Amino acid sequence: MLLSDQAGQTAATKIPRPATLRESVIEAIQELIVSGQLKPGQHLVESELAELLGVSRQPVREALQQLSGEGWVDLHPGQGAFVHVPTLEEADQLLAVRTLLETESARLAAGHAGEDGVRQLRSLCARGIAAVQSDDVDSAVAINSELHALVTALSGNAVLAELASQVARRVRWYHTPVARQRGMASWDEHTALIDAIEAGDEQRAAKIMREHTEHTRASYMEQRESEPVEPAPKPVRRRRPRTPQAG
Amino acid sequence: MLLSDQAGQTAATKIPRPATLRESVIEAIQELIVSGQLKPGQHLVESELAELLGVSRQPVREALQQLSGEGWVDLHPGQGAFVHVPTLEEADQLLAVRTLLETESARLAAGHAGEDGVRQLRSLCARGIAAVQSDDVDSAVAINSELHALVTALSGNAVLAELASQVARRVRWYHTPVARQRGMASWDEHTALIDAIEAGDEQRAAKIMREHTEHTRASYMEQRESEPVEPAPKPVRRRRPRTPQAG
DNA sequence: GGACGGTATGCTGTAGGCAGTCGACGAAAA
DNA sequence: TTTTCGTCGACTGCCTACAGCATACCGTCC
Repeated sequence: MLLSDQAGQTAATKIPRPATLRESVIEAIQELIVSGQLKPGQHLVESELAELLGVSRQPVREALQQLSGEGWVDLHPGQGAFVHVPTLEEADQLLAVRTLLETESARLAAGHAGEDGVRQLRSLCARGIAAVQSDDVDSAVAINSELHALVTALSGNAVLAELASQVARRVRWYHTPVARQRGMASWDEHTALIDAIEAGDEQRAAKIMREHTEHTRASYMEQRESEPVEPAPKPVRRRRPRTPQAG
Repeated sequence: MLLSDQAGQTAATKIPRPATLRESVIEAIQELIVSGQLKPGQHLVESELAELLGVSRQPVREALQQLSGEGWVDLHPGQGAFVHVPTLEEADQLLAVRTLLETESARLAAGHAGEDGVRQLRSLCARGIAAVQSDDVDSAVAINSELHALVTALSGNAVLAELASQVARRVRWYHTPVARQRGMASWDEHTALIDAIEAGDEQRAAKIMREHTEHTRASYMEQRESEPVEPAPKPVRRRRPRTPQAG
């Protein structure tokens, strides 16, 4: 028996190699942004982040550039990186794009997904419902993302899945704070969606997904409209008060 | 009159600052890939590119990472960067995604575009037709891209436009070699599309755009099916023959 | 009192350098 | 002859250092 054959059967074919610093830094900064420790519009000084994370500036720079490509930070040449300021308009547009991509994914998934795929969907859905029932919002949001990602994967269009994944990551940033609101209704829709996919009914799957994501969008917009967004001072390079610590 | 007011009226509000080396390198490498000087699967050695472009490794590294995010190169941790190998299947999927994004853009554009937008569209279309008639394929392809980009911009959804632009750039890589085939028919469809947008007929605009991009896709697939794709040796790190130049 | 120019400071952009790691090649063993 | 292990070379990933620049501060002039 060849090793490759054996490896193909195990779940973890790749040993968890110590990721590059760059990847670790990317995740760390994402976490800092999502958790609110880095506020929208804030100037991200490379050297400070480097010191904070215990690495040099190089991996930080590379991480910031990748995060810029994914819409997390804005890069102003010669000035540096600033945490992206999410506007209501942009969130609306982003959620509209998500609706578009995921609706198409659902349609394709209904045509492509096999028994195995449906089984995985059901499993995820069950876990999601359990999470909601035990009021575990973080898990519910995570499983929600997994479920949507799986639908796009089952579409059979890798490019579409990749794009949808990119959009979903950004959506999640906006979505997490308001996720508590939707709760159980969302998972009823998931169940109906899986039914449609299993039945191979492309029209119905697409319709359900469209309405589902539109519900999320409406829910988000509703919640955001109520809270007044502070005008957010123009993203200006912060200047450290001159040597405040050295007496 | 304030300076800012005056600047807002001019076309070029920003003086052409010397772009960062990273951006220049990105464009240079893209050009090298599109033009075929860098072949699919080829190992891109940072130091070689740096020397070739006359810069240090750092901007090259950053450029490669951004290009990786856009699908031009594949980054294998610890091994380096390789020019992405476009497969027939991936091209099909990419073109399908483009159809999706641009169809929606056309629909929205029909609802949003004003007189000014339509005027710009007509202008571009005229230039495109002129290019085709004078057999200037390069210009025709470029103007084609501009036209599609303008339609997405007129959709009023910046996120959608940005995504469509990303996809279009990749499509252009696949598309350029086979663009000669479609010629004039493509521009008749453009004209019909603009008519629909001007009339504000969302359904018709969407329908025309869908058929238009599907035509392009069919044309591409047809042409590619005929040419046998060489198996492309697995992307392995090239080993430089030991000191070949030092005589 | 307000505008303007000089100066200082800290940040970004880029270059150079070092250690770790991966792949290829070659010798030795089965 | 085929397989396995050791060695070598080259490249990547990361750190450090330096130059240029943009901004903020502050004194001076109108």
